[in-house]
Amino acid sequence: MSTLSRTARTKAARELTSIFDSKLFKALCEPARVEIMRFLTVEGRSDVRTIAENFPQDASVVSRHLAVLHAAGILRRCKEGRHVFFEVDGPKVVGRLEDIVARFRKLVPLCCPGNEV
Amino acid sequence: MSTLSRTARTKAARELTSIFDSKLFKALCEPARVEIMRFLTVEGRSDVRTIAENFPQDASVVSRHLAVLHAAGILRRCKEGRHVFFEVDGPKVVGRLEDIVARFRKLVPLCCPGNEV
DNA sequence: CTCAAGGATGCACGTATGCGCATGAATACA
DNA sequence: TGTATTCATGCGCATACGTGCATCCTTGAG
Repeated sequence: MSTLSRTARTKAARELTSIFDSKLFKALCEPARVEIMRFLTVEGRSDVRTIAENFPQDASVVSRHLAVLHAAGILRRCKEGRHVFFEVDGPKVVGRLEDIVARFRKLVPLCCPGNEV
Repeated sequence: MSTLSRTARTKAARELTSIFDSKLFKALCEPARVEIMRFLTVEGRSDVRTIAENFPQDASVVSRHLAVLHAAGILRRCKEGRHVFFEVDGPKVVGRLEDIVARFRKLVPLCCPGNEV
């Protein structure tokens, strides 16, 4: 175990919940949503109809997936007239993933003493 | 858009599926499993019974969650007599998260030209 | 002003999954 | 060798969620 006290370890580990219990992970769990991300990566900024035309699911389903990805901070949304355009916010996602890694790395000495990676 | 051809972008973006469609993310989606990770981080290597005693769920449920975390490569499992001990494989998780970030960062120039983070 | 198009939302359905209970397999102890 | 303990697994139940259909709201076109 670590040389830290139990209370210190408990306090530090409490951060695990805020690290992993995020909408980011839940959004990326669904394969259909990852496919939508892939489409937007290839095609770039696109409106809902264009995206939906490239998927077997109903347009309403795609609309819901886009809403989830947007709520998770993965996509940027821009309404222009009747059209709603979405695009992947790459730098933001990279930043959040880096933050997750950095925060989790600090907890490794707790769970795995002698492995301060 | 990128200066790469469509086929080149399509090929590169195909990696998104292998990056995010992993058991790692699915395992970390469930709050109960994250809580088990947190417990193991604080308490260190523990057997199933000890872990289950600290959670409201039935011991069988905890056993299943541990199996999922183990299958995802998050926990290390060690059987000693009747007892089965689990511990967080911190360095391994950090390595996989870093790999995810590194691979996704390479895709940012595709989805967000001019933002090579 | 009327109407069509894009997108979001309510509803119902099927599947997936977390959950608890009961049971079975493996192992230590008397 | 018989019994108790530890853990895993089969089963049924309840909830969450992805999906499709129908509908409503907003907005541009005529």
